[in-house]
Amino acid sequence: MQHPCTNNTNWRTRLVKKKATSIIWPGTPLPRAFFDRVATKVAPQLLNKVLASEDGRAGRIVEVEAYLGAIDPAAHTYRGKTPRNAVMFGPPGHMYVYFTYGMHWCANCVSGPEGDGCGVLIRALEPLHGIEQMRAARPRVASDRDLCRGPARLTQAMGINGAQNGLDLVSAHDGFTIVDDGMAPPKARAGNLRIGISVGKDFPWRWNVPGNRYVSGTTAQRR
DNA sequence: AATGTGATCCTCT
DNA sequence: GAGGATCACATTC
Repeated sequence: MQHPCTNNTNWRTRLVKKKATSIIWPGTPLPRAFFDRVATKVAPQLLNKVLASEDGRAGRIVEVEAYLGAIDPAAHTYRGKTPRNAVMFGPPGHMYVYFTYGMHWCANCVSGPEGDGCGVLIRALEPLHGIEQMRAARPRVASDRDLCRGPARLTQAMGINGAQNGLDLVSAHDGFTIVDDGMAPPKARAGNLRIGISVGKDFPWRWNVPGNRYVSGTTAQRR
């Protein structure tokens, strides 16, 4: 059966209804215009920003990957709009959450003009706040280093799943948002090759915070 | 640190 | 019906 939140026509009306009290982490919400640029420009600028939940969990974004719609064979949107990827074709600044490998959820923020199907996959967070809740959400993990070190790990730690598909990360009224707490992105540097894909491997569209111990992948993949 | 394997089910062809 | 924007654990170096 199709997950209700991936239903093309209903995804907007099926969002979490509860009114946000406040997003705990202090910082400035990113403006809509921040996301309204090509994903390869947005992605590295997203490093060192903070993904925060209204329930108190928050983590600094230390690794991202860009996916560029119609020109990118590794993008879910490469072959056009489907119920699953509909959110990515929607307005920038929303969260596209997908299910993969039969058991994992991953989160992107839609970036670029509406209709282009582009986005940025959040690949790793440095836990900042609500760490006890993250541990509770991932009871089998021994080291705090592994709480959010990987795209499916961080969604589990933050409590993100299909129910959050389509949330508006800009409004700060949907329970999750991305804020700027004053830390600048790392100095510009060339992107790494992307991980975990079978096509489109040649595009250097993965960026991380150099030297940060919460970045995913092997040493060779981190550089 | 690198490699191999099993888990598990949705999505589109 | 095939494969996937992955993780956890075991093994080996």
